[in-house]
Amino acid sequence: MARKEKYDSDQTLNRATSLFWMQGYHATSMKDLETALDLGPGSIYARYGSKAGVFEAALKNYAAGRRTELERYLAAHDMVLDGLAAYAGSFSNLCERDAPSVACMMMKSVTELHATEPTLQTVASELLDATEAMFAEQFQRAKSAGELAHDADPAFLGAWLQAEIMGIRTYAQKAVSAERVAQLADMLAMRVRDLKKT
Amino acid sequence: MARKEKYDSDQTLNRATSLFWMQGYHATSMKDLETALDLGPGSIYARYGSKAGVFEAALKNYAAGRRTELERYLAAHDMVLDGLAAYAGSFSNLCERDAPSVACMMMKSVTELHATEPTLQTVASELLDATEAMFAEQFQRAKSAGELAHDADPAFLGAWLQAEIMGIRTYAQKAVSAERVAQLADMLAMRVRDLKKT
DNA sequence: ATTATTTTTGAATGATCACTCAAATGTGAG
DNA sequence: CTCACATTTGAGTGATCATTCAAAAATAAT
Repeated sequence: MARKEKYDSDQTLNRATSLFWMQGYHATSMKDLETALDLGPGSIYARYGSKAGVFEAALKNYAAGRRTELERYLAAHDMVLDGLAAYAGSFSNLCERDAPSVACMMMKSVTELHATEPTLQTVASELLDATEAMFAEQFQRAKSAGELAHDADPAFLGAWLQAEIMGIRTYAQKAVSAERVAQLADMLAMRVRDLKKT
Repeated sequence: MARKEKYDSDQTLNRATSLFWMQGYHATSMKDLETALDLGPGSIYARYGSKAGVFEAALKNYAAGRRTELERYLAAHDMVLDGLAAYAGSFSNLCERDAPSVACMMMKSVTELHATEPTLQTVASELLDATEAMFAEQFQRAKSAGELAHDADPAFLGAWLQAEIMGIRTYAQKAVSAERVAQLADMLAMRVRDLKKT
C-alpha cells in the first residue's frame, strides 16, 4: 500500500546519534546528516520535522542505550552496590572503546546548548536527571536491602555518582594517558563498594 | 603617529572570552563578535587573524584568569592543603555566580571541539594539562612540607582533583538545586582536607 | 492495470556563514 | 600643516546554512 523506508528507523536513528554524539549539535550540518543517513533532506524532514527534531530523537535514543547498559550491570550482580561498582569500574577502559566520543552525549549537550538552544538543553537536562534518579533508586534499593549504612542518603549518592562519572568522562576527553583514566575509574568503583555496611 | 585602538586589548579580549565561554565556538558567529566587541570585521581580523585566532586568545585569557584565582586561594592559607581545599570549596556557590557559564571554558572546549577543530582542541587540552600540573605541583609541595602521607602520589592527586572539579561543574550545568551542588563541593573540600597526615 | 498511499529525490529558497579589502579616519612626529 | 602609518569602517565575496516542495518512485490492494 505504500513505499518502504529506505532504511529502518533504528538504523537511521543510530547513525544520527553517532554523528551528533561525535560532533555536537551546532557543528553538525544537515548536509552531514544527509550523507550519514544516506537520505535526501526531504526524507529527513518528513521523519523528524527539523534538525532539532533529529537531535532530540538521537538524544533520547542515546539515553535509552545508557539505561539498558546500566540495567545489564545490575542484573549481573546479586548485591546492588556490586552492580553499581561494576558499572562505575566499566569506565576504566573508556579510552580503548571505539565510541563516537569518550564524553557522554547528554553531558556534551547540556553544556553546549545552555545559552543557544534552551529547548534542547532542557531535554538533555531532563534525561540526565532521569539517569540520576535511576542511580538514586538503586542506592535506595541497596539501603532497603541493608547494604548501606542506615544514615546513607540515596538521593545524594545518586547525584554524587553522576557527578563522579561526569568528571571522569570529561577528564578523559583530554589527550591524556589511558592508565590515569583507568585509575580514576577503579578508584570510583572502590569508593562505591566501600559504601557497604560491613 | 598612528590611530588609537577603539578599546584596549584587555577589554576587547575579556568581551570575546565571555561570549565564547557562554556560547561555545561553533554557536558564536563573527556577527556576534562584531556586536559584542563593537568592532567591524576588519578590525577583528587585523588583531586576531581569524575566528579561531580570537577563540585561542580568549581561551588563553580564560586560563590565565583561573590560574591567578587558584594562586589567590593558595596565598590566603598557610598550609597548601587548606588552600586547595578552599579552592575546591569555592565551587559551592557556583550556581549563584553571574559568570557566563557555570561550566569551565576549557572543559567545554575540549568536548565541543574534539572532532571538528583538532587544533583548537589541542590548545584547550594543553591548558587543562597545565592546570592539572599546577594542582600536582601543589600536592608535591604539600608532601614536601609533611602535610601528606609519605605514600601519597601528587601526580595522581592532581588528576583526581581536576576530574572532581570537572564533575561538579558539569553536574551544575543541569537545571538542579544549588544546594546539591554546594553539598558536592563541600564534600570535595572535606576530602582534600582529609588528605592531611594527622 | 489502475489506484491510493507513503516515501524519496534533489533543485531551489533566502538567510547567514567566515572572511576580504579599498577607502576613510584618527594620530603624533616633523 | 603635512605626512606616515596604524586602525576602523562596512559593503561585498562565494560558500554553506536550514528548510521547502513539486515531481518521481515504490508498494499493495482492487
